[in-house]
Amino acid sequence: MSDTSFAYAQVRQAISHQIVEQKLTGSLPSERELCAKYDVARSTLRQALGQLENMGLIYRKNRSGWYVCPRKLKYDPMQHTSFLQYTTAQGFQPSTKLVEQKKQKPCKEIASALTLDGRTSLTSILRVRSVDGRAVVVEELNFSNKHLPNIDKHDLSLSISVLLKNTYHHHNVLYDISVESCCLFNPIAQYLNTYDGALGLKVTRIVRDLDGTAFEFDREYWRHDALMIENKAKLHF
Amino acid sequence: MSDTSFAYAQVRQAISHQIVEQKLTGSLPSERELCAKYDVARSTLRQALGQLENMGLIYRKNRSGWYVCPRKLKYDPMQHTSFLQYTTAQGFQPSTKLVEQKKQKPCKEIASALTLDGRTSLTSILRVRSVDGRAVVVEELNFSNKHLPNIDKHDLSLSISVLLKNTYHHHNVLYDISVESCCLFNPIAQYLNTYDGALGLKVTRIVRDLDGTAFEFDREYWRHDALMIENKAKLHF
DNA sequence: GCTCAATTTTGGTACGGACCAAAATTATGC
DNA sequence: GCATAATTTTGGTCCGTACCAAAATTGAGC
Repeated sequence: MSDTSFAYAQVRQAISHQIVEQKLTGSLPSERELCAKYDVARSTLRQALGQLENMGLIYRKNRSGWYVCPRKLKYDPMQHTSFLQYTTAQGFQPSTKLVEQKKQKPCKEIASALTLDGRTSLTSILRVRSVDGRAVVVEELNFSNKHLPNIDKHDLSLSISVLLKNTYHHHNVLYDISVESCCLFNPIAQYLNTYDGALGLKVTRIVRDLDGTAFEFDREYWRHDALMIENKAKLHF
Repeated sequence: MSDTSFAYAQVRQAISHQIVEQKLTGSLPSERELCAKYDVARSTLRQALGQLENMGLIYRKNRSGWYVCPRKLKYDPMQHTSFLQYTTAQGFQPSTKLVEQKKQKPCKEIASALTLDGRTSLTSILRVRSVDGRAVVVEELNFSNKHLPNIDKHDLSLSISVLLKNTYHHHNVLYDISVESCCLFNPIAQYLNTYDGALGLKVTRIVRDLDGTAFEFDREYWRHDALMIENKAKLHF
């Protein structure tokens, strides 16, 4: 399947085997132990561990150790099922923590996407969502005050889709989603208990009403190893 | 925005600045030159370059050097526009190379997804697609011979959607797509002119007819830095 | 000018050592 | 028992060196 000519590839292979065969669960032995076991230098071992991390097989807790990744969460950004709903349906214990709420001016990207000038204000919230006690995504939600009057007066720690539906009567909306590979930097990396420069997946969402007027701009920063994006659609050639 | 306390973060910051300001285009100076410029060891420099690579800002050609990434291709796996079409629409020069075509038995995953037993045969093709001369994705397409009789008798280097439409009259199909972060190993890494263990994005597609019967199973291995997934949908709460 | 061999440059792999900060553990004092 | 302090373990950062294979460049010969 893959190269085994190099030391790091052999170590990677050996550990990945143990993980997929479930002979290795929970935490890995310390790096120095693994160095001794596979008879490689620490830098070589860390090269192997880094690739296993990229594969989504293991992750690290800062200065504590390496751990086998739990199974990935399946997530459909196009579906409007709530986080609570789709996580519990997959047998996870979800939790959400509202980190920050503020009213601010839009950045360039948001102003352009929501066709706002620089003076219009946004209501922004930042929240961290976890499954089984492991932080997996940082969400930054931005609502246009112009299109959603007094949105900042509501309790945004509750369900936002309910708020949009009941208060603003947005029953039908258009979604523009984009997904790309990214790096997670501080402070976002810290919220996810990972390191500055860790690998992530960035999901961007623009929400519009049926006229095409955009009123919400979201950025989601996911742990790359926590997420599998799924999507079903009917196609017409 | 991000940590600058460490040497590798400072180097990363400095180079990323130069790139986004377009003061650095084409190829980067050699690693040893950069070491001298930023006064760091080569391992530290390579840590910074690795993160810039994860950010999708730079990539490497084997033993040749580091290069600034071209802009990303926008791709909607749910849309059935052809590769030719959406690449040229974005100003890229696409090309496709059929690497291999064979008739084989399905692996476990495919047999399960297409609800085939181990004896049913698949017609599989492997192709590499490039934009502007840069290989960006390896596609492995698997067609069920049972559901698409004599598919192996056709020229599969031509447009497959046209074939499905005209010969097999599949005008409406269902798509199950999944996207996740992955590692690219040989031989796929080699087709993409990258290294064993490089970062990638894996797109899996199951195609069904309107009865829900699956007849095609595809795996796409993308360079992580070449791709931005985009998707539009109409939602109903 | 062109071809092909020799040379240099380049990144890729691998080693070893060193120091640090934070986490985890152990020992201490009450 | 329990909170607290001291100690050990752990990964995180950083350095320097060495050697190799492949790519890129240079040089020799025609």
